[in-house]
Amino acid sequence: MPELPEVEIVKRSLLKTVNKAKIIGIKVRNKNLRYKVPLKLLSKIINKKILKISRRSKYLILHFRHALLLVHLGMTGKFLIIRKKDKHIFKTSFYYDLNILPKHNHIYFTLNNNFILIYNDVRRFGFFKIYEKKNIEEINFLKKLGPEPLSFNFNANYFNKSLKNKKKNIKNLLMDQNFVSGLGNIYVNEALFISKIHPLRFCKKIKKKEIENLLINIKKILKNSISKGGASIKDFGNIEGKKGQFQQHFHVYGKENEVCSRISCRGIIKRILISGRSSFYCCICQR
DNA sequence: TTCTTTGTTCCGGA
DNA sequence: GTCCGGAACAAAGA
Repeated sequence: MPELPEVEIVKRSLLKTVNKAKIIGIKVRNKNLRYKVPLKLLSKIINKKILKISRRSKYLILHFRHALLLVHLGMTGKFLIIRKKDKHIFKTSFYYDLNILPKHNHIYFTLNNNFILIYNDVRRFGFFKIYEKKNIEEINFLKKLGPEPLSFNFNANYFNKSLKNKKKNIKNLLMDQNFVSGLGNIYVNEALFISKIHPLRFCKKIKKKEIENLLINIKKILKNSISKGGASIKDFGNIEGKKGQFQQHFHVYGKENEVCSRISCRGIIKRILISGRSSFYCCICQR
């Protein structure tokens, strides 16, 4: 489940391997992703050079002359990069060990630098969109997004101001991409645990001090995860097929009925649904 | 067969 | 009009 840190890792891997390369061929084996892959538009980036690769929230953006390729990895989307001469790699146990099956390879990009970039997506909730001669700010998927959580714009002043008229709970606020963009279920659960805030607390009732602390913790957790190569629970493998290490650092996510990891706390981790999403918290130290 | 997982959109109620 | 949350949707595996 790629959230901001995982997408950032993918972006960095792509920068190292395919940035500045020219796409010389595209083969779509299955166009039925979250949205139909736009075959006609996709053909417009053939023989074009990847000029730049950027990330906004959980979206990847590949920049071409007169075109932008917007990619969302959904739940299980991943990029694999292999050398052309290593095509046989899918017959080896290497990818099977990482739980990457070639039958879920949906799109192949052949590049002029001897690499093949493969989009693999088990659940097929990811998507590709092409925009011609469009400013990034005009892209529907991006224009309503809130600030990047690691940016200066996501600060205590903004946070407190946004809280004032909110009637919802803190978990739903952090999940709202129009408030802050890039956090998903895992990092929201973890940040609230570290900050000792119950996920159902109403925004308005959270003290300024707690907000400042939460803000710092969100940034800390994201940076830490990026430095560890991202999380890789079940579905996320980074581009070279290695797994990130951050999942070893989860405190509450997926830990229902386990004892709280805080040394002095004997609380049990509870799981409840909030807006239909699994939410994990310690029944003692999160208030 | 049912449940789970994600982000987004749509819709009804407050 | 705005805010909020529930439902639906996409697909596949346990």
